[in-house]
Amino acid sequence: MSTDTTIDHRTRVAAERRERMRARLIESAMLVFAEKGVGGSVIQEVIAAADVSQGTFYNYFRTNEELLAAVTQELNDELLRLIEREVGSYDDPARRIACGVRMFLRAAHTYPLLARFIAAGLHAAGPSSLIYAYLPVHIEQGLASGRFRDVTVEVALDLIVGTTLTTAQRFATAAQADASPEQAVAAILRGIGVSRSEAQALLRTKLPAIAVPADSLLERGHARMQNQLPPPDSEVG
Amino acid sequence: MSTDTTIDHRTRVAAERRERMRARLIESAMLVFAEKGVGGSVIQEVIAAADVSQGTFYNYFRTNEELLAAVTQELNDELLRLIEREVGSYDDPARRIACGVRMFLRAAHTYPLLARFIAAGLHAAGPSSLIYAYLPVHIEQGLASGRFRDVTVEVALDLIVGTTLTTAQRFATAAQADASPEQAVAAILRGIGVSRSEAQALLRTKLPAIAVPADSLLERGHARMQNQLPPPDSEVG
Amino acid sequence: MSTDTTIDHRTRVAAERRERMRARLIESAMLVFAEKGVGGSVIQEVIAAADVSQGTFYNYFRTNEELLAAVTQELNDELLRLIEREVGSYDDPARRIACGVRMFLRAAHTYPLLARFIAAGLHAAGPSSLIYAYLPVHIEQGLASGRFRDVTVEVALDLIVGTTLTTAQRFATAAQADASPEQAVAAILRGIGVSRSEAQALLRTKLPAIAVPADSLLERGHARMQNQLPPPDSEVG
Amino acid sequence: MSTDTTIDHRTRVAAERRERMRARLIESAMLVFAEKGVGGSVIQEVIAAADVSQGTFYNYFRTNEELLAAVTQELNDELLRLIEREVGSYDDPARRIACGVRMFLRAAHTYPLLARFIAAGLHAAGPSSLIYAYLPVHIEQGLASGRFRDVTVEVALDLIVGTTLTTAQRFATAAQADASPEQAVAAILRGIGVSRSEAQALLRTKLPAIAVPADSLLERGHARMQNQLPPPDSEVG
DNA sequence: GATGAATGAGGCTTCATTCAT
DNA sequence: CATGAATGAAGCCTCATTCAT
Repeated sequence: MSTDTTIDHRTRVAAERRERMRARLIESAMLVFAEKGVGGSVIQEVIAAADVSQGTFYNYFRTNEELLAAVTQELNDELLRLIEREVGSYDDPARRIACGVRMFLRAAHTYPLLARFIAAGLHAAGPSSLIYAYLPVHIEQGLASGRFRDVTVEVALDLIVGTTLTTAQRFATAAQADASPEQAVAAILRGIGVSRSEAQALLRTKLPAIAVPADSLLERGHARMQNQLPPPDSEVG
Repeated sequence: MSTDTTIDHRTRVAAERRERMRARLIESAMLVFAEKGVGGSVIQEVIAAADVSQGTFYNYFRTNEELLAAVTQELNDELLRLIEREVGSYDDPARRIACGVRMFLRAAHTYPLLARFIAAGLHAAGPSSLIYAYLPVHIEQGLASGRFRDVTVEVALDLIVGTTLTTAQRFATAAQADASPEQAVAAILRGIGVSRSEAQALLRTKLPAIAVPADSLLERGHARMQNQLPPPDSEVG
Repeated sequence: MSTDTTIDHRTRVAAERRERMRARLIESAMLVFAEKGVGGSVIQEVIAAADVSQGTFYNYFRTNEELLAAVTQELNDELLRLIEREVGSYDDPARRIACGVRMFLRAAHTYPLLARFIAAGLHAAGPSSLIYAYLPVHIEQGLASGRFRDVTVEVALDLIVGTTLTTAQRFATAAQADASPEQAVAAILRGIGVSRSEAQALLRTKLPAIAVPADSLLERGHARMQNQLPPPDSEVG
Repeated sequence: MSTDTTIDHRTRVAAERRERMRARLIESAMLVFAEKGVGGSVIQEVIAAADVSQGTFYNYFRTNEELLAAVTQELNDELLRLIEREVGSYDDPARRIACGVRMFLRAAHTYPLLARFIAAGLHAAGPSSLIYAYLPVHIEQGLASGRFRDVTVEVALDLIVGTTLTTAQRFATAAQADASPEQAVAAILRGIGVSRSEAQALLRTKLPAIAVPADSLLERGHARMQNQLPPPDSEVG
């Protein structure tokens, strides 16, 4: 085996290991944030949840905020990209938003971890979130095509985001989990100028099954939360 | 002067002093929370802002949470009672909600301190807030009278509260302060089933001037924030 | 008792307590520096030696360096002022330096703590030391009056300070303590241009007994080092 | 090619590589010590300066102290051996010391790195230094031959070493670099009993040009400090 | 009731050292 | 022999809380 190949191999293996460790820390951090909120002493809990040493943590994240930002972005991006991939092909902006919000709320319902994370740090979904990359485009198209009316982009954003997150929050705290999000979505649609009947019609469309990959952050965190699994890769002697 | 009278006098004076000190601490805490968020090192900042000693603080509040709860409740109650006093006399539940939300958003606009406090601890407005005492009643009446439709009380609550708080948050962060909240209120109304034209009509009603007392928490905090005033009662030698 | 008197009293008592605690910390720090050197983890040892909590330490010194500076200055000032008070009255600059260096070396011999402190942080005696306030004046006067010659102020300073500190260091490390410093002082004097015979003569003058106050830093530290005394003011239950 | 030869060759090449790596680490360490002092976080800086991995470092040095000792000894030995080779041939012990100290101070002046290293860890030049192998011999010979007088070996050592190092230190910190060391050397000579006129005469002798090899530690470190050179042997891809 | 020095648990961060690759 | 991720002991520092005055 040539030296070059060896070095390449080493480099690749090392990079992969690094990536796995980073994912492991982010996964653990998501669980902790969901449980303890975004303030306060997180690092100790995270390293316990990830079963790594203090030093290792600091090889990946320097501060609390850096960690929170990483989790938020990773989680957001993952979910929003999934949703956008589904609804992006629809012609009707109203249908895109209707289905997108429904999918988001369904995810928050399916994965209590997500709902709790939202409830813990509502404002963490800052302007870096992909939501502010995707949503305004849909809104603008809806306004241009006359599907939406009587709102500015800002008002529509506040209405959609505020209502959706507050509803998701309810899933985290409310005792009954029977909440069907369709009513909330209908209200949102009416708010941005869709007629009652059309709003109803949009909600009757079958929602495509959201395909959350088994190795996604959401699934892995969910599995760990449910089963009290140890962190991955941890060899038990 | 009889002994009884003296004791009464003393007791009364002492109680007044206690009340003033408590108000001073809450006022300072509001400023600190608005600036630093609900997490983090609060007490030290609060006692510095109130210019009292550490020990004194603990004569009034036992913990962080107790303090936050006191500020939240005091601020909420004060503002919501003011609003409720105005709108409570209206016959039309839709008008009550329309004007109430407008007044709230106007206050958040007039008092950046309030907007920042909301942005800092959005979730602090927990279920103990008077909002959950007042709003559901109006919603139920609106549903019963047919003013609202196609929503449950929960959906209406999430829509109104989520949108209102998100809009208020925008005031704290957005550069432009031109935000006219009327559009947001119209969208909310449409969302809960009010027709477009009626929503427009409701927003054309003149908003009663909200009468925030000069000695209210909001006014005192606002004045201090603007003028960098020292805490009240501080005698300068 | 009037309020004013009470407040005055309280203030005074508090200030005195603060001063005592500061002295206690500096005293402990001197012992630790002498033993462990000026680098490395000092704070933990100091608080142990002073028998106070970590928090208390940070009420008085923010960093390692601040502490070292305080100890160095306090010790230096104390000793050098004592010496200067004695020799300052002499007419002859050569005698001032001869006796001053002898007194310094005698102190380093009498108080091994001092010698060790010097050995631990030779360079700690930075330019803020009083030595650079007193010595140059004497040197200049000696040059002006013709007592010294063939040297600049800088060269004389380096010769005196370098030789004195190196000799003091020897006391800290050498097994035999018989070192009589007079030979070193004579060599210094010759180096700065005093003739052999006059150097000898200067060393025959009787050295005034240095009067180190019993409550001086040097004496207190010495006593504690010798007797393994606990820190002062510590009440034993 | 015989197997033996191959093995020999491999062994020799390996030994040479080892030696180069060791030199590289020591060179980097010298720069770091000169800049950061002998306390504090050294290893991380050294491996960064040498551009090697953590693990590699521990193939060569086990601890901090081992590294410092290696640098100190290497540097000292190199310089003192150079000086001793020059002055060792002189008959007159006074001339040996006069020229030796002059050469040392000239080196400290030429190589600020050396001056800083001395200033950083003055006491690092412990008793293992070659100075304590060479100097006492010269002093004893000078005393025996009557060139020096009125001093013991210890006093002469303290005077010479203390003054020389303090003067060298001045080069590291003083703004003006004009310092001509000859005055200091004259003062040292007078201190150990050489007459004024002879001291002057000794300083008028031309100083042999010190021949610091281009591949010496001092030269390599100096070059790197001046030119911000990367460590040697680093292949750039 | 007010004060502020003292406390110490608890979190944060570094860095020398190890070890599998 | 080189690499660099992982380790965890050890230090640093803050800050909520207590308590003698």
